[in-house]
Amino acid sequence: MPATGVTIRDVAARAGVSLGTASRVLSGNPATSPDARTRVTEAATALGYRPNAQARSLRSTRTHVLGLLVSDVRNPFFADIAHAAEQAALDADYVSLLGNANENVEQQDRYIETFLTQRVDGVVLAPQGPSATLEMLLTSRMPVVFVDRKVDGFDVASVTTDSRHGVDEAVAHLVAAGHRRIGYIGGPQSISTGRDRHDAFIAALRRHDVAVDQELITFGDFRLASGTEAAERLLALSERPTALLAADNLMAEGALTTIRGQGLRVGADVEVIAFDDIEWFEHMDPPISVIAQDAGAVGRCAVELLLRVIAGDEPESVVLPTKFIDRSGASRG
Amino acid sequence: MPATGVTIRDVAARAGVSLGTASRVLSGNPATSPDARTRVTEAATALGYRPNAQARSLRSTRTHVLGLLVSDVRNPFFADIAHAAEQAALDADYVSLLGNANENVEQQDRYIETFLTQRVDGVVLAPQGPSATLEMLLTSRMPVVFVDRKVDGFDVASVTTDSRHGVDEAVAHLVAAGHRRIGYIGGPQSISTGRDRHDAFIAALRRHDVAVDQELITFGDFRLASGTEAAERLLALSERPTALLAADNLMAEGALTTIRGQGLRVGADVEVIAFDDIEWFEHMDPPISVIAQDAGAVGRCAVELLLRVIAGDEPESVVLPTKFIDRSGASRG
DNA sequence: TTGTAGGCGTTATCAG
DNA sequence: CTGATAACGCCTACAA
Repeated sequence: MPATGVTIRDVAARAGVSLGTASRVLSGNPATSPDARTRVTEAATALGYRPNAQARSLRSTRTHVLGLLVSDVRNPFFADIAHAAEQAALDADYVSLLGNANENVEQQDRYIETFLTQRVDGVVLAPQGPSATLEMLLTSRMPVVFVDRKVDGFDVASVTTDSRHGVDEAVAHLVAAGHRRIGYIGGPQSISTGRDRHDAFIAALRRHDVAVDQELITFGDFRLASGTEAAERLLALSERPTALLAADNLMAEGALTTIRGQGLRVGADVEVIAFDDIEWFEHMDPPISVIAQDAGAVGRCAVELLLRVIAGDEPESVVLPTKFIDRSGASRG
Repeated sequence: MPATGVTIRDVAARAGVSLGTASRVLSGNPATSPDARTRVTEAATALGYRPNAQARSLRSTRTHVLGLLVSDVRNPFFADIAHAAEQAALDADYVSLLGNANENVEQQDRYIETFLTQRVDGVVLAPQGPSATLEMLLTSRMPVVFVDRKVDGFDVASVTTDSRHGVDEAVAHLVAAGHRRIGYIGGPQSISTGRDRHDAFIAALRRHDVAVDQELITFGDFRLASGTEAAERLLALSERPTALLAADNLMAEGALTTIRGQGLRVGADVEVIAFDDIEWFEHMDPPISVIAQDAGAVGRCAVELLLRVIAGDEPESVVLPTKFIDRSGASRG
């Protein structure tokens, strides 16, 4: 029983009914006789009939496909989002086209084009930055929800997290532990997440009466290598910072490597706090304290919003909280 | 310039040519006059025309979509595969529908059904196990390539890795370092990867004249919790193993947590070797030695094979090598 | 309740 | 080289 090539006509023929009747039965139209129902369904399973989604959506103008465009699924944070979004989509009978933009506007644009020609029903997008293509997408009536980041000047429903609470707690914790020189490894200021976290950090320093020292503020690109480099610069300062705060998990990972490479002990010599509660941080030695955001919730929520946009709603953007998770006490079992 | 609703007829009308000519120009058919070419392309961009992939593939019976079904993108190993596969697909002008089976045959089957009705051009699949649906997929003429795992009795092109070399090197390393009691945390024996790695481990022990002690052999389900449990059992043995070998990265992570939770030092008290070269292992303290397989190569290769199957080829299955990466010297900087 | 027919947007065939 | 025209597989008025 091959699943390809057999059309609804074949089913109708085998069931001895017309094409219309077969279609009605298969699409659950109540205007069908019990007799027709049994004969058609029987014929369908016998032939291994499988509706052609292309043909169906050509008529209905709905594909039941969502586009999911993230930076890179190899980043555990986005992997969590992608997994949650995919599962939420599946629950609502949607499948997800996955795109990795690789922190690259051109690949983002390529996928936007593709999603458009594929006629996906909506797009969940972690924008890499503004572009003519992105602008075109947003003016195209295509339902879109931003995740993780926003882009200035684009009025789109989004799911983001509020860095302030988590960052403030983290800084409070460090200050309470006696830290005064806290190195910051930030993300690109062209990305909203990068800006927000930086602003939250500065605000927290002020709130806790710590002088803002520009030489302690560095910026990377949210990728690993930039974290190792930033940490190298920070640790080379004449007066070394006693703690490091990294604006995402990858740069934190890079910083950890630098610290260890220089023979320093994480926790004892240099405290480290990372954004993103990646599973691995908890299982490292010592465990790494984090500013946690619930990536799964972010992904699920994004799909929820998107489904509402698709339904014609205009949902409010959602801002999920962050919280500081202190693991400094749990060090070296 | 909305990107939706405008069809090729509109383009033709605006360009003052027939529908056929517009189609030919837009699909690069050489049988077109320069004049027609310029007018049509101009009209197309002016109107923001975007071909409808549904309609196109309804005619051409090719969707330029691949199905990519893995266990869970949150597992870094599969994230690497998914990323590489997606990029390779993109290079060949395909997009990828992502499915997470969650180590669950029913979700696997659900996605198989979906891929079929979506008429994807081919499927890259990390099979969760045999099922009637999987069998149906394989008899359906749908091009399929297995990644990472195989299923007995199914003759499908696959990309897997050969555990033997890496495992043998790892065991050799341990034996040379004086280890005789090596605990093994294996995967499910229902999955080919689980079986192969177990067999490779036993063979390696024999080859290196180490007695096979069944109490040192445990099995998990390739997920984290099962790794912590297995490690607990192993470390509770009256004569504790001095080294642990885990058959995937998640179970290794669990084992590491157990070891540390018991106040033992990784490396010094219990040596740990993990399958899968996850980035984090390299940056842990101490770095974890691994039996590495190139997940990116696996993903790329799978798509390559799949494209050849789609093209009508019958490519040979590919077995990529594994290799042991010793990081024990690099401990505690 | 059922059958027939038109059309969704494309591509491909066939005359001109 | 171009213009009609017929599918592709499905859904859905419209008639019967």
